[in-house]
Amino acid sequence: MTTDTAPEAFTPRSEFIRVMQERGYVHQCTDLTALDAAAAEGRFTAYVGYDCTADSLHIGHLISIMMLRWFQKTGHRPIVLMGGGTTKVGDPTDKDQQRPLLTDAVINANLASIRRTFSKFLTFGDTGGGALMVNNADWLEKLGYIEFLRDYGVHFTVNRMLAFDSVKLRLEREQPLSFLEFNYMLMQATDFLELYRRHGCRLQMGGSDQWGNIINGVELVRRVEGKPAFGLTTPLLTTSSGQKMGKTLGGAVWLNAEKLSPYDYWQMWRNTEDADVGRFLKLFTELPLDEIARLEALGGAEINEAKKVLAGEATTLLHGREAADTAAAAARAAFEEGRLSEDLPTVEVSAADLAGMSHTALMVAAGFASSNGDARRQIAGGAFRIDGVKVSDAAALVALSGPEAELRKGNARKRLVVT
RNA sequence: GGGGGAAUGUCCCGAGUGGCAAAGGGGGCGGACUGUAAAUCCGCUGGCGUACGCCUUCGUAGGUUCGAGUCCUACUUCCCCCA
Repeated sequence: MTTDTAPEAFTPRSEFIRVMQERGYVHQCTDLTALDAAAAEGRFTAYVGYDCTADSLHIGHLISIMMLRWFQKTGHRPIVLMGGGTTKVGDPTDKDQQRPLLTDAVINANLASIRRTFSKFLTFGDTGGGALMVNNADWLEKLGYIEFLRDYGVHFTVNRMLAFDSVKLRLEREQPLSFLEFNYMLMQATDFLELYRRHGCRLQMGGSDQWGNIINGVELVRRVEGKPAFGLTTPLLTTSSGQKMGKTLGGAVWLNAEKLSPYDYWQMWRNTEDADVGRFLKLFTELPLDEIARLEALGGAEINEAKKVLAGEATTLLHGREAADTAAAAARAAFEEGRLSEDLPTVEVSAADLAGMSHTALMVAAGFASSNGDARRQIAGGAFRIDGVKVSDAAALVALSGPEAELRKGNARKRLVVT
């Protein structure tokens, strides 16, 4: 098995691979040269798989979504594979424990919700380069056990399966790996084969943690169909200081607007570390590379301009230009001009409620604290401001000077209270 | 089948002699410094109450004790050794 690791000296012929390389999407590829040649010949089909464990995708998925988007933009046909079937089994990769098994109803609801996000990045359609969304429950659930073993099981040796990191890790850490989970890689491999048969799909892409799973699919297509198939992975996304992305918001960075407002999404990008700006501009915007090079070169505080461009472009892709502009305007007013902005996320409190409300309660209502105790501790630490004035007495009643006021937690988190 | 270990603050790792809301890390949040950055230093990191306080937490269920994460019994899951 060939496992090139992002070869440096290589000039791609296909636009797709060229873009992938230039913008930093390539981590590993089964055979980059051959994939490039194949992609240069004409329309190609590739897929990325997503599970349905949550009702929204998060920032960790974004890199592969962008990859599919570029794939389509460069003339190819992307397939979004929803793991309605595999979600019922659970990927053992990088997990200590078995995932809770979800019901059909939940999986289907999640699937519908996730579909809306994809429609912002891809153009779906049955013709030519139109993107497809398919659910592997469609074929996995029909599979009989004997049939499965005979048709697919013969192609996998346990010897090799045991060598995969996802399995090895569990065994080394002496953590249980159920037989159910052990089968996950077989199921994922059959997905590739099925997509090859149904849609002529010859490439699976994904995060570097999926490498093992992807390899299995590639091998299966090669063995059963005797046709070349490819795998391509992206680097794991971390910030320069080694943190998970989006830590500033304390929690997952969701892509659904109902779970994370466009304003907060914009802020997340705005707070990118200096060292990450160039890399993120390449991965998460579609700005030309020379423009990115210019922005990246900005020194000192000027790099903040580049961060605003990053925030604007990334937010536009997900939530649209209007939402991005509104978020930018809100941030400008609140942070740079120091005035009240109507466009900040708001917290509504009735006048009657506000009359007897303590600072503690207001902070909880604003979503700045998870409990009264948390709010008191935060206030003791000087974290909470109303119209720029630090709140010192947790128990004191809230006294606003007008019908609206700006709430602030820490340096960067702002909300508007409206009575 | 027999013998020996292990499960801790619902983010993770991890100490714990019968008086424990429970050491220490990591992570997260906040303060200072800055540029809504990083690095650094400092503080906080179960719930309720203004407060002496009350409640809920150490795999599950019982028991001993004034008092149990700590002792006993059964069960669950995992690891190791023997067969």
